[in-house]
Amino acid sequence: MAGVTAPARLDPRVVRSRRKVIEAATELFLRDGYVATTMDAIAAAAGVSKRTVYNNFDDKDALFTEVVLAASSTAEAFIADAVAELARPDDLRRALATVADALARTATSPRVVQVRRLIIGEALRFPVLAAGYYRAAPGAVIEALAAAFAALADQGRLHLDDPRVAADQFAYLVVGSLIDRALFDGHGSDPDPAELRARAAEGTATFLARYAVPPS
Amino acid sequence: MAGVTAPARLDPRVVRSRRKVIEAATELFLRDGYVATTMDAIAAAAGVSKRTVYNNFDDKDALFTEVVLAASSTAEAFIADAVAELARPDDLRRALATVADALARTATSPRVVQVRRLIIGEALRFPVLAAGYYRAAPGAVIEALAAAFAALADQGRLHLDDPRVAADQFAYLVVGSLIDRALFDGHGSDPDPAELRARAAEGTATFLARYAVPPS
DNA sequence: CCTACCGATCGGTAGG
DNA sequence: CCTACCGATCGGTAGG
Repeated sequence: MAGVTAPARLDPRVVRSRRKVIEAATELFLRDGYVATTMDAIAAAAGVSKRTVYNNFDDKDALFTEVVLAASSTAEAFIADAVAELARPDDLRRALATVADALARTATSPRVVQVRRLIIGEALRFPVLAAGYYRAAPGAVIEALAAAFAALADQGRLHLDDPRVAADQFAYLVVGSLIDRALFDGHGSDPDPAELRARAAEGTATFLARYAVPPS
Repeated sequence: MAGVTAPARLDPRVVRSRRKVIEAATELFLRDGYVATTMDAIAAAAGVSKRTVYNNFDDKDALFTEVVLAASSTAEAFIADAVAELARPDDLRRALATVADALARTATSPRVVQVRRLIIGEALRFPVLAAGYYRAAPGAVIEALAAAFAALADQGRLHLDDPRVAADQFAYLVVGSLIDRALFDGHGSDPDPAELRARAAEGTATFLARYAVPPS
């Protein structure tokens, strides 16, 4: 089209090369870590020149930040599902077990585990970024669970004093052990779905042993 | 001295320089990570030549392995104390709370947190080493707790089917949330002792809500 | 044990 | 004329 020039940011070539750089950088940072990933390797994997990488990102730090922030999105989908599941459920135990199972599967997925490894390993180098990821992902999950538990307590369906403590306990009862083992398992063994379900059920049982409203 | 040469391994100069290299390497690996730590920097921090470093360790990987394995010892002290505490206690709840508090303090200590960050961040590069650390530290703690809980169940003081599940739940009820937050907190904020005690007490309460033997 | 040095590669930028 | 992009290379530094 002639006349008024479209903004450079919307040039389809720019959009495409920028996206390819982010995809390549994500793959390499997750696999090799921050220091061992070179800008040359990112450019090569993206199929662009290094100049193009630097046209889109000020420096390596800025590209790393972009990659990590984009990786926080997994938590959002889980939170939306969990909140819906816990809103006035017919069967509370069943709803909690469903949320626990989703949490176990999400938290042990190879992608999420590797994102955690990358950020934890760079927490001293990028403290602000690490804190931001915590707030946007695991922290946001705990907050959402705490809000849901507080609502259930208001409905008289849970008996608890501190929703935050209850949310922490529920989450780490279910996934604490699974996450810890996954983080140290560099061979990336697939978690056994049956074990995930068992841990979800056991965690739910212990949670309800403390917080269920006693039958009156 | 003349005559039969003493084994090089026992030469006090060798012992001393080897120890200085390990100390310097530990400090730098923990602070900067594997890739960003250079052999030159280690030699300089240890006050020896780079040649001396390579006289004691085949390569960077071997030195890293030595440093990480030496860091597994924190768990041993905790395990010995916990096993003693849980052997036929007068007050079970009190004994569990004491173990929980010790676990919370150990797991959130800056040194342990930084060792975890280092190994987790390098789990893909050193999968065997990461698995070895898991087995020797967090895994060994869980095993010790499971054995103690099984003994308490045999004594009729806990009611449980699977000691391993119970041990996982106890440990991560108490420290799961604390460890996760600490790992992502690159600013190294000191954990609040009062919060550690509160989490230990809350975790113990939830654990006993499920596993305490009902008063008959 | 040190100085010196290797093949290679780093993050970032030049000119065209 | 613009934006996007290239081949080539900068000064320094890596593990060994």
